[in-house]
Amino acid sequence: MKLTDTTRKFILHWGEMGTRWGINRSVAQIHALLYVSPAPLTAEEIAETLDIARSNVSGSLRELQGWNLVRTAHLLGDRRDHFETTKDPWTMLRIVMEGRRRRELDPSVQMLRECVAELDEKKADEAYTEKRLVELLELTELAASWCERAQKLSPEALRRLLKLGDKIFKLVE
Amino acid sequence: MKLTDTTRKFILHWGEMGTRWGINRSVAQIHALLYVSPAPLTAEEIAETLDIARSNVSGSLRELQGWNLVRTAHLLGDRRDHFETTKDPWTMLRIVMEGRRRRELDPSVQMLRECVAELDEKKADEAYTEKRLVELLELTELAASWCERAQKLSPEALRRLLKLGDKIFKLVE
DNA sequence: CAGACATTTCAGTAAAGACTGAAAAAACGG
DNA sequence: CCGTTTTTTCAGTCTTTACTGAAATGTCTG
Repeated sequence: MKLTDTTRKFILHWGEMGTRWGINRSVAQIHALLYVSPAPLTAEEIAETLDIARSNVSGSLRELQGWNLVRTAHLLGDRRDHFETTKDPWTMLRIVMEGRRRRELDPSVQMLRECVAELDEKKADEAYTEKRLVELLELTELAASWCERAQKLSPEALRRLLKLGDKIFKLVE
Repeated sequence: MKLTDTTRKFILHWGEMGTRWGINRSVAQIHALLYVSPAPLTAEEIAETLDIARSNVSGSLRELQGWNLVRTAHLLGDRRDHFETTKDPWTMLRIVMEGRRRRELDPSVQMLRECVAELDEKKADEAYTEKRLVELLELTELAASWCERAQKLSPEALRRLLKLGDKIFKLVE
């Protein structure tokens, strides 16, 4: 598979953005490639196209599958795995929010609750710190619940929600 | 400055979360420390408390200032800089969203527009890729505009918005 | 079940990123 | 201005993370 200049530009940028959000560059690049590929690709093709080692592709695909962003497809008469990704950005957003919640928000909520509980017992001169953590806990819990709810929306509903922007913001101004 | 077990736990966790979101661990730890500190701290104090090099603190503080999350405060009779952070999580959220928009969303919007324009000219067999990029562009633009609008809300309004969760989600179901 | 093809594992290597300490620069007071 | 204190810069080092290629494992077919 040969990349055009434009596609290469997209893939490289996506990889770069990945690193800024804590995603491994190769993982993000593979995701970008699959996203614009009209047909599912084999690991071999991915490795050649992006010029990275076959084994690296294997691990990265596994990670993407862990995020539920990539799945295998099979062609009759070919026993190699072919990989494809979700093509709808709204579904992608939903999946990523859910993953982030599970991996980062939920553990943070738990940690903050523990910290608050510990400070509560002491009743010491830590009232200030406790107040800070309680406030942060509120925000973290709300963020987690948004992710959870978004998870349950259809892609179309999520899109409608984001497009409702102006009206929603006026509600609270 | 001596850390209690609970505070240390919070700071370490926050540092860890930072790395998962593409933030340097020391930077996130310093931010966490300032967040729970009742009074502004000098770079020296931060270095001692977290046991990291003075120069590392210097650079990390500069980065936090670049995010507008930290500013200097001065005490009469002391010419050292003292550093403090925003104490309100809602303001923090606003600031972080704005920073992410500027650094990541806006450049991505620009890149996607360029890519779409390039593919448009060709009119070639790249229709599929173009469609994918147009859809992704829509989402990225919407995300950027949400960040922009959130930026303009007061912390209280932003809090109200997030707390409106259930009602908002019902609107689009 | 043998042979071919496909995938994963893993130990070693390479690259990136973070951190340090020494030295330079800047800021301030007398 | 000079000496002192504080901050920043930067080259080198260290740590972590990512990546590779060879070998092992797994899977399918005839």
